[in-house]
Amino acid sequence: MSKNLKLKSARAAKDMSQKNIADAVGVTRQTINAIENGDYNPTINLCTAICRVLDKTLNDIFWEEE
Amino acid sequence: MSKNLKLKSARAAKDMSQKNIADAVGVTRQTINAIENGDYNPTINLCTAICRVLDKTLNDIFWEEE
DNA sequence: ATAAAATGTAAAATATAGTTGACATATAAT
DNA sequence: ATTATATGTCAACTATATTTTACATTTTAT
Repeated sequence: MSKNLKLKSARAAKDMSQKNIADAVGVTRQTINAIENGDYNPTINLCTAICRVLDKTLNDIFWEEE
Repeated sequence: MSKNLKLKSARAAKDMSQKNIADAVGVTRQTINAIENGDYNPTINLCTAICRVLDKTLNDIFWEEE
């Protein structure tokens, strides 16, 4: 998997740290870090929670065209 | 979790059975059935694969407004 | 220059996504 | 009526998402 820069930049736009997001959605900082670095494959519920915190949709953060 | 009727209807629109989708994305029929019935929380990679088979996006099938 | 906060990463443990096999019911076709 | 296909569900298993603890490096603030 490749890095999720959309997540990283949406997070920056809200001026939140990985830990801020992690706390807001109820996972650990390492989980957010791993998602940003493309180290794994989160569940849809977690993706949705992250999107809600960032005022984004699934397509905004987790969809790649084609 | 609640039923995923968007998935069910997108599948119907393509005239595919649960098993057809399962084979196309490389999981078992039970997994697709469980997702449609809201029995669990699939990974984003699986959701993405399902969307591609159905010519839909994540927002179409897995996003609920607000 | 130093301290504090943020990030990258790793190993061992736990929770849960996804498999396998099986059976039962419902529809659709012959 | 009977056969075949599609769906719902369950229990036991395996694979992997996520946690916990820990340490190292980078970035930001003082």
